[in-house]
Amino acid sequence: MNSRDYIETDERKKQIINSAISVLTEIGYVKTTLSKIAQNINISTGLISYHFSGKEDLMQNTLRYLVLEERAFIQERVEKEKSNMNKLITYIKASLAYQAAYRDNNIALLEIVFNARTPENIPYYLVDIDEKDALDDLLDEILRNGVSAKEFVDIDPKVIAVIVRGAVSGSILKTNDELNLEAYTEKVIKSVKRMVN
Amino acid sequence: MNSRDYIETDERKKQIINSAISVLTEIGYVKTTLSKIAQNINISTGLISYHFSGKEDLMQNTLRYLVLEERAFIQERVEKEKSNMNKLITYIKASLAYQAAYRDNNIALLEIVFNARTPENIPYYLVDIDEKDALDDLLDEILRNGVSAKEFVDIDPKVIAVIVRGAVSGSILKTNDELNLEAYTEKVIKSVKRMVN
Amino acid sequence: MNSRDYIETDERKKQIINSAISVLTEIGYVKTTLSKIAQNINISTGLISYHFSGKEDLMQNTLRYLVLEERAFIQERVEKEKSNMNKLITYIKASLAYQAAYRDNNIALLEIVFNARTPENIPYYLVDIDEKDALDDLLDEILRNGVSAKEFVDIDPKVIAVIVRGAVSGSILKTNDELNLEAYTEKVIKSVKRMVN
Amino acid sequence: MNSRDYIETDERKKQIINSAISVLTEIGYVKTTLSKIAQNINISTGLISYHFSGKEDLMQNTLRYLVLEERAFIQERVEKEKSNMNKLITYIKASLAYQAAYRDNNIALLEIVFNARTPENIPYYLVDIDEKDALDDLLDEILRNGVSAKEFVDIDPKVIAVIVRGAVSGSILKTNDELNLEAYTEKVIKSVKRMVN
DNA sequence: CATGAATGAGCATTCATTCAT
DNA sequence: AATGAATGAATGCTCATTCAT
Repeated sequence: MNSRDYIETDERKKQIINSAISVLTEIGYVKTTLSKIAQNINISTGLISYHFSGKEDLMQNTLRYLVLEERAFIQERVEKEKSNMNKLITYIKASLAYQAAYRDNNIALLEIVFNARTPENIPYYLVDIDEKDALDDLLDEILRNGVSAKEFVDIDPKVIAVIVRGAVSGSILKTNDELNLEAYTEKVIKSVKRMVN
Repeated sequence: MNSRDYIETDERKKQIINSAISVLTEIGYVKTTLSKIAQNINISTGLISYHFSGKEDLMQNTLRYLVLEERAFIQERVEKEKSNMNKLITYIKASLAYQAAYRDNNIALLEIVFNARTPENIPYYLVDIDEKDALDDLLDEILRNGVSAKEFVDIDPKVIAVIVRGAVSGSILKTNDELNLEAYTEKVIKSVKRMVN
Repeated sequence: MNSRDYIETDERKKQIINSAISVLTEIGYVKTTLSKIAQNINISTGLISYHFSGKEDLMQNTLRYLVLEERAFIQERVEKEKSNMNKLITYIKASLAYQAAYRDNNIALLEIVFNARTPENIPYYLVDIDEKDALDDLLDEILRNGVSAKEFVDIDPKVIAVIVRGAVSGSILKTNDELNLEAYTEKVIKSVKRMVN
Repeated sequence: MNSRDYIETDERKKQIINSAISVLTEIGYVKTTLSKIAQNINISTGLISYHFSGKEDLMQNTLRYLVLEERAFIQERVEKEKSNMNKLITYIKASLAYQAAYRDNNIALLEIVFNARTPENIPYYLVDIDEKDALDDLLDEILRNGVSAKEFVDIDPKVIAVIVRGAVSGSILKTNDELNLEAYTEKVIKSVKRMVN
């Protein structure tokens, strides 16, 4: 950048968040520094401090962005379905499809969730924070409604939710070569059906 | 420590690893430093460098210790069972019991797995490393044997393994107040039974 | 420094190099540290790292600066002379005069040359590096030309060069009180004349 | 060393000094540490501290050893000669021969002389110390006697001594491939003869 | 809005030295 | 005479943040 390029705050913030995502994915939270995020898009480190109140603030905003993206992707598909069973199946399909299609986003999200901590020093992965819960809420609702409507057998929605979320998260760690995505998706759905039917 | 306390290498190493676990649990990987680990047990930072070749080496040894502890706990209980179904049930029970009983160990393990990287910069959570796989192997074996012996229906052991591991890991994030351990255990077992029967 | 003093990069770099020279002269290479160089001019250690990529880089830049200073001083005087004999005499005079006038520079240069090593771990004093050879080249040329032009007897320029450089370097070690500079200069010139005539 | 080997102080000291020489030659003064010197001969670092009062003391003893070795070599040859001219020629021949034959010793000596400092912080290369002057004294004497006996023309012995010493030291830096030792020796002797005749 | 010079705290690591055994 | 556990100070370096321009 030889002649200074001034761009609007909102756009600059998005640009910085995207840079953060790509740096997080590439080198991980520990080695991610503000100056690397800045270099990556040819801006000065100071500019990040100008737009975000600190590293923590940037990470929180990045996390929020990532969760909203993922939720939008899944929710859009789930809402098209009528029955709770189809919603549940679609939830699983969409979740796994998202993980495969936006792998970088998921890595970045993991890096933040398992590293960032609240000001009170509680890790994000142990605390209920708005940024994280959007997806759990959606699943919880499907399961609760399914049980109420007797579409599902009498299961504890919370427990099933944990299991389903685990099956989804687990895929990231394994769906390289060991597990083929489509086959994995089918098998998970089959197993989940057995649990709720 | 004004007058020096000399203890044997092996004992000192264990002491340092235990200090690392408690510091990791308390403040997380990012903020964990050698000097904090040292202060925690009133030794000099240099002594850690004397016993471990560096921070990475200490973290790797800590991870190995944690995994071996957990596996010993679970394996001991699983081996007492005869049928693969009982082994599976016991695996789940023991896993959840361990997570509840040694919460610090599990937090520390998570902190390392989601932060440490191989020299080639690949995160531990994406790569197969000896330190990590001991537990997956045990579960895989139970499931494979169960399928071979027709104790379980024709499921893909790898997929079920991911689901079960997910249900176990997920408990850490939720079994505070929301989920009661014993109830959670029962419900997970019930659901898993439905999947494999 | 309570209120920050901002100065331009080039000036700051010169300032740091000069501080390095004075610290090297005072306490020697081994004890010279970045923080002492920084304290000496009331700046933070980090600022040195900001301007130079590391201690090695600073030392190399300091060496280059010292050699260029010395060569400029000598070359300026040598170039005014026509005959190779007068050039040779002037080379010796100027070299010895420089050593006396800028003693600190010469001590600093010695400290670097006899301590710094290439990345392949070869000492500067055993290897041909651009930073060092500028002065040798000048002398070599005078001697070669003098032999070609039959101004000098048939000597090996390389050997005479080593002897002359030795006589110059040796002066640093002795011209305190034992040897008076002017007398020493005259005597060296007389002896060198005998060698080349 | 599994079973402790006790050896006598004097022999142990020699062994440590020889280890110091080889380590100094290989990695240079700056990177030479007591533990590397110890490892090199499979003893503990503490043992060096037991035999020498500190790093400085070890370096001083190593320097003394090196200078005495060199002087013995040269003196032995010089003493066989009768005339001062032959003594001078032999001095040069022996000096250069020694440098070629015991290159490691000379590198180590340079490393110490240009790095070690007296407790008053004066570099060895700027100060008159017994350890160093033995060789200068020998040369001075030859030159003084030669002048007194009218074997040499009326030169200043001190100045010629500096030049001769410079020609010798300079050889270390150049006699790799550029300068062939024997040819170099002949040429230096020829030039020195012209100076004193 | 944007830069980049500057700070200061903190970190992993190295090292000479001490000392109980 | 010899070891090796242990210290504590020091070092080069990194980094989030500040701020004059």
